[in-house]
Amino acid sequence: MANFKEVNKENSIFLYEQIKLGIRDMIEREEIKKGDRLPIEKELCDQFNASRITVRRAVKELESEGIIEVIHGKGTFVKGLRRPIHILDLKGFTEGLSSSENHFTKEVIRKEIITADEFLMEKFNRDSPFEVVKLVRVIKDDHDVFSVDFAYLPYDVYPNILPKIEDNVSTFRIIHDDYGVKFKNAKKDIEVSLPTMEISKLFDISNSDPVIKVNKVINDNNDIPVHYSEYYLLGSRVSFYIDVDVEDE
Amino acid sequence: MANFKEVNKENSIFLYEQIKLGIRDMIEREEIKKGDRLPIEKELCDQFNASRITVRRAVKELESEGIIEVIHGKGTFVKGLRRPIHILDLKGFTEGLSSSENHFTKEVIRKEIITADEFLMEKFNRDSPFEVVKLVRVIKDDHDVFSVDFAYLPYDVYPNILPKIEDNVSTFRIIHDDYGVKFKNAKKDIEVSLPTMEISKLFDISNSDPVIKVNKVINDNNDIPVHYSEYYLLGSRVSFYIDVDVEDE
DNA sequence: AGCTATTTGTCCGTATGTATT
DNA sequence: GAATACATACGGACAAATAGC
Repeated sequence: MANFKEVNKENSIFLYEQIKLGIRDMIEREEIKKGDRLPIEKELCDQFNASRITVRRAVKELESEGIIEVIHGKGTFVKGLRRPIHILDLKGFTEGLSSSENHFTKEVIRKEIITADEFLMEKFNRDSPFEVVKLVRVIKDDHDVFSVDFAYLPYDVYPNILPKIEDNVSTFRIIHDDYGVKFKNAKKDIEVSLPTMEISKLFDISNSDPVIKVNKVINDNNDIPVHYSEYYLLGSRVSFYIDVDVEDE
Repeated sequence: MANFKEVNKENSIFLYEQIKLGIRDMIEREEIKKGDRLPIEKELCDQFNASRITVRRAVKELESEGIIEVIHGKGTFVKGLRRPIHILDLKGFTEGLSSSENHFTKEVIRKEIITADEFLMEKFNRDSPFEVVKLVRVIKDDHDVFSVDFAYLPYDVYPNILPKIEDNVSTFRIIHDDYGVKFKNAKKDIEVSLPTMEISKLFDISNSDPVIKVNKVINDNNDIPVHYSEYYLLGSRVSFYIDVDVEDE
């Protein structure tokens, strides 16, 4: 039987917070794994020595965090913990994720050459139209869509790149190895919103599941933009972290 | 009358995307201001020379971005653009926001001394209980709650700090000026989720409005944690940005 | 309480272009 | 090439919510 952290009634923390910690702890230690069903509410009540109301509150809050999913009539299932992403690991996409526990697959769902519109002209800091390779890719984590990526590469910087782009290859490696382009700096914008229809379909989520949209422009050694991308992450599946040195005189 | 960007039918971009840009542009240039009502759907159709379905799609997507709000029977209203926050401006709360256009009010809604539980003991890197000042504050932006902040300050580091904490004062200034504590570095964790009941009440939002939760530990010059806070931001009201230097050998 | 006008919400059918089979 | 499906886009009709009288 599942071995939950013991709950202490004398503790000042609310009981439902303690239950949340207990369940989260189980998932962190992989005593319950992704896809597994949690014990039914009755069992949770017994294990935590709490009422059904209290257990349900804990479960509901964990669901709103996105780490478990309650399916009416079926049970409560573990969706998995958030993947920590370092904000400064601005390389890719999969690159920012630790490669050891990497059961990701990268899938190219569209690649085409388009003419830059005003929006892209501004992003690439150019004032006349030019050709751009547009890529749409999804990254899956065990069959679940983890990220959707719209990337734009100026064709004059990367001639004949199209055939090189395949499933499960890193565009950054191609850019670096085949074209000798070196990245100097990047500017990122991160915002949170509800998904558009297009995005909710690609992720196969409901339109009330928050998504994180990251816009990124990468400049080369001459401060010329050589990569623009917009990628989406499932809000419930990631967390960002960063260490900051404070200049406090 | 509102002067929208012209829409070009020959353009390759979808009509609804062009309408989105047109409306967003109006808001960015402050031709329609926060709280104002947008032209009714019929007028938008005329101005963009599009059908109601197309206009409605544009409006709906802008609503899911959070910059406008559609109210049945009343109209569509501008909620305002996102406030850009620099990820490294990890000081406060209001500190990170440009002070020029700052109609923020900071309100202390709870201040008390509690005994640290296991969770706080871990955050402050101590192994025995100690007293902590717990603060709950809200920041309002023109009467709308913009941020909710739970801050924890070890009482032994800041003796008798409680009376100093008032509405619209910066705790960072107190810490720095009155206690001489200098910040060396901070660790931030950012995640996105749907609000718990408590948070949705404080923000006065529905439980399907995404919120951003930031956990921050600040260390002093001796690498001792001297400030821990959890604060929430409305996902639809902020964007984060950062410039990164890439070490690309 | 009506009543009416305004405005958004939902649904219908249709046409067109683009993929996919 | 034909058949199918899908997304964009148009026009119309009615329902539902809001506000003012």
